Amino acid sequence: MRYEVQGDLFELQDVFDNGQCFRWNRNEDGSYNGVFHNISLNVKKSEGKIIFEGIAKLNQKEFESEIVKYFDLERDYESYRDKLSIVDDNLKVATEFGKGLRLLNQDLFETIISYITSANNNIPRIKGIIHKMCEKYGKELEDGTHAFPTIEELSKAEVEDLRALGLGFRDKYIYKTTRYIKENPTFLPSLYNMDTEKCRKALESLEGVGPKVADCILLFSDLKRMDVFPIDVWVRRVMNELYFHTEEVKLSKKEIRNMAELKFGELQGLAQQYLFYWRREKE
DNA sequence: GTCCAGGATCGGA
DNA sequence: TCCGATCATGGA
Repeated sequence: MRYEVQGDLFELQDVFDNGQCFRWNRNEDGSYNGVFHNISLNVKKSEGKIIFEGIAKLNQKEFESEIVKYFDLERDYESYRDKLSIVDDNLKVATEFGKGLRLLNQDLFETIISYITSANNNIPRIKGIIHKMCEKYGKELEDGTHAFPTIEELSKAEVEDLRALGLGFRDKYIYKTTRYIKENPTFLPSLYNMDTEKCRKALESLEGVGPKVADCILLFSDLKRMDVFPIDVWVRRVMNELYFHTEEVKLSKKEIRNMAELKFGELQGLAQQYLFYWRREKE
């Protein structure tokens, strides 16, 4: 299956390597391969087009609408960049750097498990663990890749099985959270109808989900809330450098959040991602 | 050997 | 409400 869109809708590297996703890998020819929703996809740029080629048990129309949704193609990121770039010179630089960035609408369960895995961990290792998790528990697709495990599939894993993937102390969190979601089938669907505050609290009731992970789930899944501000070491670092000019250990999350609200308002989640990506690539 | 990574949880002040 | 200790793992 194949689908083409205009080439200026996004840049591959800015989308896949900004830290929001863990299942996309760059090939030698500069294209990327990844899997979402039982779709195994290759994405490349050629002659001013973005070309999606993949394997999926869908008709053409469904295939296209899955891509439009996942890559958030209906949102106008150019207008977002315009709004943020006039905030100050910092955002002008960061949005220019990450010009081709988009926030994916990733599967909610996958995003929850992935970001529980991310706690006190680094991105290459997170990717490795999730890869192994998919290989072991996810359904194999026609081309030999694996889908992310469903709730049912992952709930078959025992704690020690999860530990064997390299999850460390996060094994219990994933075990308990998966079982809770399995035993409460209305939990995930109900999140879509909540305002952001309620939704965050509901997510934080899950084992292994604290404030930072909850914000990432809200921002990077198909819940897609922009009015959140995930704070990790990099965001703390960049916010300190740009807006506080003080010892970063002294800054409370409250202070950073208040500053983000003040500066970026309802687009603070997106602003956070431009800043994170810019600061991290600069290192 | 130490330090670090898209932190959360727990117990105690 | 807010601290500090603790929690696995692997790469630098």
